[in-house]
Amino acid sequence: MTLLNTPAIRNIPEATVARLPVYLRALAALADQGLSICSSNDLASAAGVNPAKLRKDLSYLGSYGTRGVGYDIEYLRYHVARALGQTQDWDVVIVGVGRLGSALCAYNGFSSRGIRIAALVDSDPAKVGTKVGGLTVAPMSKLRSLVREHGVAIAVIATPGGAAQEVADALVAAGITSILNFAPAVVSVPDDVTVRKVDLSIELQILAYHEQRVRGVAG
Amino acid sequence: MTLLNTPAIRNIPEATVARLPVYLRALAALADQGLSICSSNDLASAAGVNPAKLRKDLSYLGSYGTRGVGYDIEYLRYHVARALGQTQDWDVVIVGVGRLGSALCAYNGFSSRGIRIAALVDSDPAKVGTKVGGLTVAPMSKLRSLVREHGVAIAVIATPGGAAQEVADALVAAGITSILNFAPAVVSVPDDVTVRKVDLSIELQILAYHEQRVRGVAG
DNA sequence: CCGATTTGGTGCGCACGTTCACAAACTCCT
DNA sequence: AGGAGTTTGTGAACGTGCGCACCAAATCGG
Repeated sequence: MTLLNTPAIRNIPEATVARLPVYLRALAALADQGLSICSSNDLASAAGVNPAKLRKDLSYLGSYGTRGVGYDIEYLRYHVARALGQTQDWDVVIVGVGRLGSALCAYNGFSSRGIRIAALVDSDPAKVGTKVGGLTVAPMSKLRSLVREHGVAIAVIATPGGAAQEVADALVAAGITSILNFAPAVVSVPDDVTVRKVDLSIELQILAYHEQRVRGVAG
Repeated sequence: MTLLNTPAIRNIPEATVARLPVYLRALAALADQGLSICSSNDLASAAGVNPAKLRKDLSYLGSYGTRGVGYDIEYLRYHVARALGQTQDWDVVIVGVGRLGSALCAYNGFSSRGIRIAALVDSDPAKVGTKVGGLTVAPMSKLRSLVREHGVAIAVIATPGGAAQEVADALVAAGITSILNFAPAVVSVPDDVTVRKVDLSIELQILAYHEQRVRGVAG
């Protein structure tokens, strides 16, 4: 009934999931320093969070520390990576090979984190067939077959805002169930599809708001 | 005592501030459709949120709607933009002119949202002096004078992770008080400096986690 | 073998954010 | 003018997440 080796993979709070990759990176940094054991204090400061929050987050995955000692870095790394699903590689398709799409292709921080860029797609005929970062840009019409062929579940939208909804519809039709949207537009998808949105100008606008606040107090 | 024209500019919840730019963009889209009035339902669906949440969010800025009628789009636009500090332009300096930094330079969604890229800085001597998007790349040594000259308060870190902390220290020393960090690293800054972090691979890892969850249920 | 110390795990109270439901206010029609 | 229909604004309930503080377990030293 209860599998001791695969504890509670379920019910990890969303806020915790968002921090797990940070912990993973902090663990990698500590390992690079030659350490093999670390306390929750060490790891928390490397990850920039409260030690209590760190321990509570890790407790959702199971009990992988040793009281009085700390955490075995490699052991914990394995289990955090496992919880995030990094025991396998995830193939990703990028739609839109403009400057941002090209920058994403060239980013070399993906492969070490279980992310593999499997295909590039663009609607511009002038871009189709060109090579970007070792991959040949395919037309939108090939989307469905590419997704099926590589078993792609995750897609990135890096198009202008006006094309985002149309692209999202095509992705859903092709069988994609997770979308990372860089386009400055709200896209609506069925309930069984997850969308995360990253908007560069919104982030700057939020910072500007805070700047304005302190300016207002100052003068 | 109470200025009726500048209501409660203070005490807007953080979650609401993060949504205001989305509302602003939705308002712009509705205006482009030739509309001059919209209900909270219209605006909420354009912004992809719950109507009740939208109304509560807007209520933090003041009462800019008319019961029984809806919101005057241009009037509301002005007041949301004002709350976000878009009555003035904000100069931004980008540190790191790699592929991501270049992509940011070329992004034309900034200028219409009160964001102006004022300067580019890079530590690579081979890049210093080259022109990217109409701006000449300056060396790190010019950072302080550039910040002072343009009155820059907001900076973007688009360097590799290893350089992020060093760059952040230099930015703080130059007088920057808001930082948008794209580098895959945790940077620590004094309490009076705001840092927002955008991490491309973390977003994909979160999506991979959710994919893994549904996969686990399926098989 | 025992106690002092270190360190992970967790229950509980607080604060924040979200949602609901309703009162207030405006328009329109008769 | 007045009532019916809309739509905003907001008080209150609910749920989630965060952080403190305490408990449990393992190590070290004598």
